[in-house]
Amino acid sequence: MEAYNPQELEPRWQKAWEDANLYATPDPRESGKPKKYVLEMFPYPSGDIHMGHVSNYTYGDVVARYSRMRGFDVLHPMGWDAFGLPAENAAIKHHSHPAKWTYANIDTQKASFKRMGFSYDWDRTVVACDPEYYRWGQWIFLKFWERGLVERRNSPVNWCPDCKTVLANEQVIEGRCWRCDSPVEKRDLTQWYFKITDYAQQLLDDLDQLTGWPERVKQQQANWIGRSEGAQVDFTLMPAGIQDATAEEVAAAEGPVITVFTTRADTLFGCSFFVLAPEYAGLADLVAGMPQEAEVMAFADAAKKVSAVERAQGDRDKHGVFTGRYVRNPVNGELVPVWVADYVVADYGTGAVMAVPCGDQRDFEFARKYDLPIIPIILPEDDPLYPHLKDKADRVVTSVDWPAAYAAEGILVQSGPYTGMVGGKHSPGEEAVVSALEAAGTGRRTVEFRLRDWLISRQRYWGNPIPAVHCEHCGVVPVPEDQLPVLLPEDIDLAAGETLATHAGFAETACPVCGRPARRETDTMDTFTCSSWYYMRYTDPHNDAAPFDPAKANAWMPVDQYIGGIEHAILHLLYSRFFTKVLRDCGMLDFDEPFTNLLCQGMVLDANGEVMSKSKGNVVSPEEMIKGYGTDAVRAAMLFMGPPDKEKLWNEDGLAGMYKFLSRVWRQVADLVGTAGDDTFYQPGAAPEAVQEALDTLMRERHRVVGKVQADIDRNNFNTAMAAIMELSNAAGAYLRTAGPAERKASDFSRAFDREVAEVLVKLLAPIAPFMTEELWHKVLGHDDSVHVQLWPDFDPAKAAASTVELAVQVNGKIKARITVAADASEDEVRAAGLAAVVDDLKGKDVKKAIVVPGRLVNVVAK
RNA sequence: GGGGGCGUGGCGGAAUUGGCAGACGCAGCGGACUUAAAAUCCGCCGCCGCAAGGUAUGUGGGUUCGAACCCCACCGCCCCUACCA
Repeated sequence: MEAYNPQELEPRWQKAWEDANLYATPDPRESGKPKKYVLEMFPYPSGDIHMGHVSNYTYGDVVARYSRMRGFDVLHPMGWDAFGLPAENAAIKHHSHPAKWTYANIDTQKASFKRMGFSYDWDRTVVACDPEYYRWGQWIFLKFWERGLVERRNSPVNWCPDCKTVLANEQVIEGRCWRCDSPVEKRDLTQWYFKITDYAQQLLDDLDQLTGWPERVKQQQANWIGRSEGAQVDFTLMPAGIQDATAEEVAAAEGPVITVFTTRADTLFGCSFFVLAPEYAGLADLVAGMPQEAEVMAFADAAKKVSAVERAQGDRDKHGVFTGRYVRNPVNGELVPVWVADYVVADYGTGAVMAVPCGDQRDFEFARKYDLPIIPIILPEDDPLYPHLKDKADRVVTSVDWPAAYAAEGILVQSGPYTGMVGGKHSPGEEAVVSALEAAGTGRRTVEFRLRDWLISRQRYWGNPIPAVHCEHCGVVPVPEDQLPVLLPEDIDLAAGETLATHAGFAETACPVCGRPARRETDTMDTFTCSSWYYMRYTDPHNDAAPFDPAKANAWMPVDQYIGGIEHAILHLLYSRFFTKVLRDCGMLDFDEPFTNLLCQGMVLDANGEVMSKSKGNVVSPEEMIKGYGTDAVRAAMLFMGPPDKEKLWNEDGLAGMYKFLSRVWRQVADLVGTAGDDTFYQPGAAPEAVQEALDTLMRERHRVVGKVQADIDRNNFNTAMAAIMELSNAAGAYLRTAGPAERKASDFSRAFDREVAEVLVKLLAPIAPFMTEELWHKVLGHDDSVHVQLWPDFDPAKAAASTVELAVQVNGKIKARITVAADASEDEVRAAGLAAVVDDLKGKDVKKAIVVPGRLVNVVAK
């Protein structure tokens, strides 16, 4: 047997598998086998692959290969998320076309994936910038439009000055662009939206279905959707100068309604001021002609210019200015001064809030700063003020000097008819106030979501064109289905600053409704629209009549195991869930959620726990690692490094150790099989005692380890699966050592069993180290077909059990002795043996009881 | 501020979810083979102790026959989110 030489055998098998089309996808509707759709998030073709790709795709490949061996029909495809800004930037830099850069990188990555031995069905590749794919993205856009889920509207949006495009809310991280980290600006622009908020409740509710998702991802999505139950309360804007009016005049005054959203309607009696966001739409009208007009408008303009980054990082100091106007509080008719302040966000609720400084910390800080009253209307019972205000329905204390607001549950005081009730979020007090408001017509129960509609238009070339036409006569109209795809023009000089909007020819078109000259929409769609449905296209990638055949999609979907980075906890995963629900409502899918089980892999860091980056010069190249140790060792080392969802500190020592382990298995398999001549079966008792014992141990390990590896891979515990395989190898080593070649050859005890162990070892490693095991399977074990089409080895739990077990004997929880008992000994026998083993420790003590934990220990309780 | 998670040898990590803490590996130490080295193989390897033994899962309490695991408080670290009314 030759030495293990991955550099020689790996490329050879890579080619053989490709020639044999070994990983072609079967059709589960024909085979009758259960299906398993194993999917890893498709990569962005930014260059060659890095260690993060190695880890992510190795996990997926192990699951896919293992699932095939377990008898599943497996769909395991790969493609590229190929639209996006980096390609455009590269094109500008190199005076080239984004497609050139993109496809060159795809070729590079594809070659690397093949070298990694990933078992993809390359016939099902989806490339997002291919018109054969993106035309169906446009088609889906039209379906959304038909269903009223597409909207074009003007509002303040996030603008990245560096990427020169708008961004979705989800793409702004701490006030910065998710891609280039530039501070994001607010601009008023007319943009295209997908109305994901129509699905907010479903997206929240259906999280409960996702039992195979990490809790933290579900929690993040729930927080992002941000459901909040509360009430709208109508305040009436009073005519200017109302502050000089009598109480009767105030009560009779009329004016427009300004509605606020609140979760604490119970605190309405403590409302001492009222705040509008600087962006509040009616602000200019509200202060028009007032002495404060100039000051207010100047303040609002300045506040709007404060960047999101400053807001996120700044000192949180709140600023505001009085408008000179008042609103009337619907519960008590009081006049409440209206302020404008920068701590109220424009696009949540109504952009106006009632301020209750005694119950809300933000309002409290603002009141302190501008010397506004802090009316105590809710107190804990142990508050020193409570005895004084208890049962006082009318206001006797107008302001307090607290250190902070009291936001928790408490007893309402100075609150008219609600005095004495329990107040707080979802409290009886809140219920009562909202009911009264509803009866009076000045308020209503409502639910607010934090989730905003998905802004999908981008002012960039390298994306999927929005299929719409602007016609002077017909308005904005969709491009008819039979005119799809709207193709990206290839002749564009991005380096010269050309865009779709300035491109000669692209925008010129005829209105599909009236036929008159019209202008084509020149925005493209967010790349996240491409990644929101690619996994469905894989089920039917060559369909030229529809994005996919629903029958095929429903046969393969949902994805059984999805694997990717945690950075998509909100973005991609939320959008994909949204797309799935809409396509379901279009009648194209018969399930609610696209991804049944989700594995979020942890980052691969360098040996010091630092993120790998070019600037730090600590990037580990997969190619170098493969050159040194072979693909199989790289894959196995990655799996063995730790739990897949945790961070992994890559160090080459571990890789070298794995190479040694694979080499040892290589030799062991040859050693074992070198003695296997005929089909003589293992005969208990036929071997000399020591050999027999080693053989018995090995046989138990063979069964135990198969069960363990299976259970571990089923739970994605690849690291412990790897450890278990090492244990089997260690047992095989001990056996081979005990029974030397001559001894084993001469005896009739176990040649068939030697071979069985060799095959089990090879099969257990096959999903992890596909190349080496294939070589062994053919060259050493003498098979003609591939190890990767074999069934997973069986195991018998009964054969994994030893005839005797060692138990610990504790006295009062401390281990004092060990006993060996028959595995099938009764509880009484075990108890007796345990007590006998610790008689010395029990001298002078009174035995209360002895607890027997079968297979584990005996604990004697004694005083 | 809100939410989630984590804390175990020199290191990566195990512990079937309340039952012998440290599996498996890396590093280290000792040995065999070798003229020598590499490779390979064997043994040791939490801490204190010559040993018997004691003591150990961030700290302090609690529940339990029994706690790395459950509860309370504290300390430390990581991630997400953020003036969301």
